[in-house]
Parts: sequence; C-alpha cells; structure tokens
Amino acid sequence: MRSQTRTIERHERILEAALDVFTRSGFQDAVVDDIADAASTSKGGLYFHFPGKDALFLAVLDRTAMLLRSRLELALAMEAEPLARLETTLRALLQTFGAHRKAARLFLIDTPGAGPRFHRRMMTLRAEFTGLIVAELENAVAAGVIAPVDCRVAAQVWFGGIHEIVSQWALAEDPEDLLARLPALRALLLRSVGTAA
Amino acid sequence: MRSQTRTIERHERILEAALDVFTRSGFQDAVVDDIADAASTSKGGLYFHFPGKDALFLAVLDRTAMLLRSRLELALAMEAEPLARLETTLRALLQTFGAHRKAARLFLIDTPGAGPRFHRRMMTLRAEFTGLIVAELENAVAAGVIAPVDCRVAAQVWFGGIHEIVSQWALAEDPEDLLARLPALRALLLRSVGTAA
Amino acid sequence: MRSQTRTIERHERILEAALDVFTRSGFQDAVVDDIADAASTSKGGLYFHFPGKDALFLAVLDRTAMLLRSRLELALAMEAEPLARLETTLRALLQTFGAHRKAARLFLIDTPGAGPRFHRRMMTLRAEFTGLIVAELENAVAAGVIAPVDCRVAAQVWFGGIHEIVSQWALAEDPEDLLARLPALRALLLRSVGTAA
Amino acid sequence: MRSQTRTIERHERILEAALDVFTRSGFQDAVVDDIADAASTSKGGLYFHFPGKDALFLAVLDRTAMLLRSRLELALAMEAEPLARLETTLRALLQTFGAHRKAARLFLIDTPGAGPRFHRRMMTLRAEFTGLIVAELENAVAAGVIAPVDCRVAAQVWFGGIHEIVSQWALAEDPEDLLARLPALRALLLRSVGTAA
DNA sequence: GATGAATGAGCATTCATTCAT
DNA sequence: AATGAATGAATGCTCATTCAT
Repeated sequence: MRSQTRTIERHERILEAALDVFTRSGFQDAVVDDIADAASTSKGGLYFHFPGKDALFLAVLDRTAMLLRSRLELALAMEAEPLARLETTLRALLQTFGAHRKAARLFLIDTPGAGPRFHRRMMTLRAEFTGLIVAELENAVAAGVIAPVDCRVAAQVWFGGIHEIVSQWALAEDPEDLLARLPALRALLLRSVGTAA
Repeated sequence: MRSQTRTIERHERILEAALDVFTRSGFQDAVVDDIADAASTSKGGLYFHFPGKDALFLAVLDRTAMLLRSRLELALAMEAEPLARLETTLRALLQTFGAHRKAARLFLIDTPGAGPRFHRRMMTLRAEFTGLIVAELENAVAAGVIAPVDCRVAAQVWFGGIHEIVSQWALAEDPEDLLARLPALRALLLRSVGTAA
Repeated sequence: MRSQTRTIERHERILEAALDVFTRSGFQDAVVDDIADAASTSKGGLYFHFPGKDALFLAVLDRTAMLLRSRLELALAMEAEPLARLETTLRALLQTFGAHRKAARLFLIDTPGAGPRFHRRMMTLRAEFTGLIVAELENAVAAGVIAPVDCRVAAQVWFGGIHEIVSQWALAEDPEDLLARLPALRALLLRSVGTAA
Repeated sequence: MRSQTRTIERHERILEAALDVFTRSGFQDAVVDDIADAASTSKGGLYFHFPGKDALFLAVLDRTAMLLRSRLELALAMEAEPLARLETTLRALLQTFGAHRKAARLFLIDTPGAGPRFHRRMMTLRAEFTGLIVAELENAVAAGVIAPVDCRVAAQVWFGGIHEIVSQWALAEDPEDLLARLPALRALLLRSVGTAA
C-alpha cells in the first residue's frame, strides 16, 4: 500500500539520480556515494534497491531504452503511411533525445565507455532500435515508396547518422535545438533510400 | 645513436601494448601494470616515457588518428575526380579500420567511454575527419557532381554511418570482412547526396 | 497463553537457526539476515527476541552448555561408584557431542574464534565443565580408587583430550561414530590417573 | 643485495606486526590498517607483500608453525632415548609456547575462530604436530618402554592436554610460568601411556 | 509482535603515481 | 633509463542495528 508507493518512489528517485551522476561523470568516475546523496538516501539504502553499481547502470540504461521505445510507439501509433512512419520515426527520435539530453548522453556516449562488460547489452539495445528502423524500411520497400535497398545497412546508416548528430549536440557546450537539424537530416536519409523529400 | 633507437623502440612498444590493453579492457579498467607487462617493461619505465595514464591514452589516440590520416592522404593522393575522391575516402576508411580492428575499437568505442575529460579531444578528432569529408563533399558540390546538400550534415551522416557499421563489426564476436559492407554503404551514402552509384 | 507459546516457539526457532548458521559460517561470517531467514522470521523479529548478534551467540552458547550439563547430570544421577562416575562422565560427553555435532562445533571451535570479547564467557564455561571433572577426580582420589594426582591438571588433560578428539571428529568431512573412540580414550585417561581400565 | 635485505626485513616486520594485531583482536576484528601501522608501512605496501588479509593470516600461521617445528627439531636432535624424546617433545612444546605467548594464542585460539575457510589448513597443521607425537609414541612402543597403546588416540590426548593447558595460560589475565605445569602434565601423560615418570 | 526499508560507520582492496637505488 | 617497492587517497560494498508502519 503506502509502503509500496514509497518504495517505488525511492526506486525511481535513485534511478533519476543515477542518470544524473552517470551522465555528469561517466560510469567509472561516478561515485556511488554521490548517487546516494543525489537521491537523498544513504548508500545502504541504494544497495537495498540495487545489487551494485553495474546493475544500477543497467537499470538506468533499460529505463532510458524504455522511454525511447514508448515515445516511438506513441508517435507511430497514429501513422499508417510507410513514408510517414519513416519520417515520424526520425522526428520522434530527435524529439525524444532533444527533450532528454541526459538520456542521449547515457545511451550514446556513456554506455560504450562503461566498459566491455556492458557491450553485449549495448549491442542488444542498439539492435533493437536498428531493428525498428529496419522494419519501417522494409515496410516502405514493400509498399514501393522507396528503392529496394539493403534495409539492414540502410538502418545502420540511419541510426549512425542520428547517433552522430545527437552525440555532437549532446556533447556541445552550448547546444542549439536538436530539431533544427531535422530537415537536412531527413532530406539526406530519405534520399539515401531513393526518395526525394 | 643506439640509445636513441632503443628509446624509440621502447616508446613504440609501449604504445602498441597500450593499444592492446586499452581495447581489451577499456580505458578505466586497463591497469598501468598490465600495460607495462605487455610492453615488457616496468611501471617506472613506462612513466619515464609518458607522464601518466591519461597522456598515454591520448598518445595512443593520436597515433591512431595519425594512422588514419596518413592512409587517407595516401589513398586520395592519386585521385583527382571529386566523385572518385568521395568513394576513395569511404573505401580507405573501411579498409583502414578493417585492417586495424583495435584502432577502430579505440577510436570509436573506447574513447567516448574514457570519460568526460577526453571528450574535447575526441570532438576535435571527429571534427577533423568530418572536416575531411565536408571538404570532399563541397568539392563535389562545386563540381556539380552531387546535389547541393548541407555538406556539414551530410558529412555527419557519412561519418555516423561509417561509425555504426564499423562499430558493429569491431564489437562482433565473429566478424566477417568489413569491406563486404562497402558496396551497400557506398550506394546508400552516394544516393544520400544525390548521385546514383 | 497462546501468544506465550508462540513467542517461546519463535524464540526457540531462532536459537536453533542461529546454532545452524553460526556453526556453518563461524560467528563473524554469520549474517543476521541469514539467521532470520533460517528461522523463518524477519530481522526485526529477531531483534525483538534478542538484543543483538553477540547476545544471540551467547544465548546459543548457554543453551548448548545447558544441554551438556543436563545430559551429564542425568547420566551421573544413577551412578554412585567414583570410578563408574568418571567413566560415565567421559561416555556422556562423547555421547552428547556425538549426538549434537553442531553443538560440538559451536562449543569447541566457533567460540574461541568468536573474538576476544567472548573469551571470558568461554573460560567460565570451560571452568565449569573442568570443575565437574575435578570434582569427580577428587572424589575418586578420596575413595582411593585412583592415584593422588593433581586433579586440576588431570581435569585439564581430560578435557583437552576430549576436546581434541571431538574437534577432529566435528571438523572431519566424513566423520565416523564418535563413540568408536571411547574405549581407547577411556583406557588412556584412566591410566593417566593411575587406574588400569 | 641491499634491496633484497630491505624487502625481507619489511616482509618480516609485517608478519611480526600481523601476529601482534591478530592475537590482540582476533582475525576478523583485526584491521589491515592497524597491521600496516604496526609494521610502520602503508596499506599499499602491505598489499605489495601479501595478496590479502587471508593470505597474510596464513603466512603468519605458517611462520608460527615453522617456529614450533624448528624448536622441536632442535630439541630432539640431541635425544636418542625413546622416553627422553617423548619428554623432550613435551618440554619443548611448553617451552616454546611459554616463550611465545602470541604464537600460542594464534595457533591454538585465533585460528579456529578465523572462520571455516581456515579449518582445512588448521587441521593440516594439527595433524602434522600430532603426527610428530604419534611417531615418538610408536617409537617408544616399539622400544617397549611404554605400553602398546593406540598411538593415534594417545597423541590426540597428548596434544589436547597440552592445548588445554597452554590455552588457559595464554588466555589468563595474569599468567604464571607455563613450565610450572610441566611436572604434573608429564606425570599424567606418561602414566597415560603406561610408564611411571 | 512482526516487518523490511533505511542508515551509516567500517573495511578490504585497488591502482595511479612517486622515487630511492 | 629502468626498476619495483612504497604510498595513500579513493571507493564499492557489507552488515549490525534502528524504527516507522
């Protein structure tokens, strides 16, 4: 009941604090004590909720992936047109990352650097999102609205392009609006699969 | 001198060992002792050649960038045709990374994860290579062989696409030949800037 | 009352669980959580019944001593003959330890290792049991059935001999019956005080 | 050369300090920092010489066993007579422990309490010393100077008796001379194997 | 009486860096 | 130039104990 709620709140607060500290310092330089402080709890309290620093990082990572996933699903729910779905996927990714700079840093920058023992999970998550793009591309190919490209490679290029643009923005000292890059990026990517924007 | 030679050899051996250990364990988990061992020297010897772990990492990074740079220059030296130069740039990058998997890991995966204090240098290096692509793209636009695209964004997409493909390959357990991806990638990227391959 | 009963049961269950965990892990490595789990209660519940880990250990120790004491009293109740009482003491100790391996471990092995702050209590308990043996020996000396030995030292040798034999058995991976050692031990100890077995 | 010597000295100083701290606080309550301080070195220095607290404890234990062993060998070197060897064994043990109270505490009291993961080594060491006694007893039996007893059990009784007497002395607040117990103990133990002292 | 979330002092261990030899 | 012993600050994690519910 009440305690349920409080436990979940605490859980959530720790994840929030961890996202903050991890993206500020990187995984290795992030200190568990700092995360606990940022979550207004004690180190012991943190370890009650998460078995260790690694697990905490993975939990934050999964939570970030979940956020991204749900945003994408929400945005795509209203689109049926293959080309529109492709454009929506692109816009939704930029919008979501643009609204969650820390999530972007965690997902795109900190996770590779967290060390080899996180690579597998990172690969899995990337494969998941690349897979979404692959599906949309195949969809569009089947509908004949784009050229019959190698969807796997195309999706990697799309993801890579987004990755690079978002990364630069996430690391910039004084970042402008990420969505400002959308038109040029959309033109490039759509043209890359044989459609004039 | 003889000692000159020996010093340079030692210097080189340490860099080689560092590349090895850094890419195997990531920057943070790499232990200076291990690097010294791998270089068949002592910790003290290592510290004679490099002021510290950070500087050593940057030295390896610069050495890797130098390798990449020289390979690109070599490959481009023989090309005059704007479109050919673009294709060559692409092929040379895949070839070089394909022949130096550890360099690829270091450059694309380990450096972001090395921590925020390396981000600036990483940004600089990436800007350099993106800049090369920008130059080639502007060259091609000026020659009228590709569409008048936003070369900055286009270069980021090119770099991002390459980054993603090489990263996946560099992290794969059982990687096939990286150059196998070249045709599809070239088709995508050239089409993205308005040229049919 | 019903609750009375339940409380006592819980109390008992905790002591039983504590004996188990203490003898499995040693005092220091035994974790209060594990004891609570083994007793099918919560940590808070355990702390309702016992003020702390130290007190719990002492309670288990006292309970074990009590067991030993009562078994000895029971066995000796039927014996009047000094020599028979000595033999009975010996047999009763081996029988009791043999039937309660965990008690043996706790009493003879874990308690010394529980740390200096338990030494006093340990000494007291050992003195008590050595005292029982002293009494029987003096009894026998007075009756003239054994030689006029230094009963204090003799009791220590008796206790030490039993201690060693029981310890080895308690720590053995695959222990045989402890009583198998009785004849040889009895012969030795009786002869040590001047009586042919 | 010089550094060899200094390294060995440091090594030795750490072992000495560890013996001190372990016997003062018990294994678990002994703090590595304290040992380092007591050895006038740093924690890091300690860890350069020993891989961990466990290993350090075992090293101290082995060193103590070595001391005991060499004292016994020395004392027995001059004795040929089976009975004299038995008596010498007994006296040497009491003398050595009497002169090294900390060694006695470590060997007889702290080691059992150091936790189950040390039990095996402890058993091995005890078996070694019991084995020495067994050999002497068998020797004496063969020579016909003591009764044909079960030498294994007899040795355990001897070791146990010594153990008990030394333990009491090692734990006493104000211990008298351990050798004062020798005559009574010798009488008891010799009589236990069928010889009048 | 019981629960289990929370606390926080305590601790073993790591490791980049220094420096006497 | 090179060695490796020594340093000590830093940090992840444990766990006995408390207490609001």
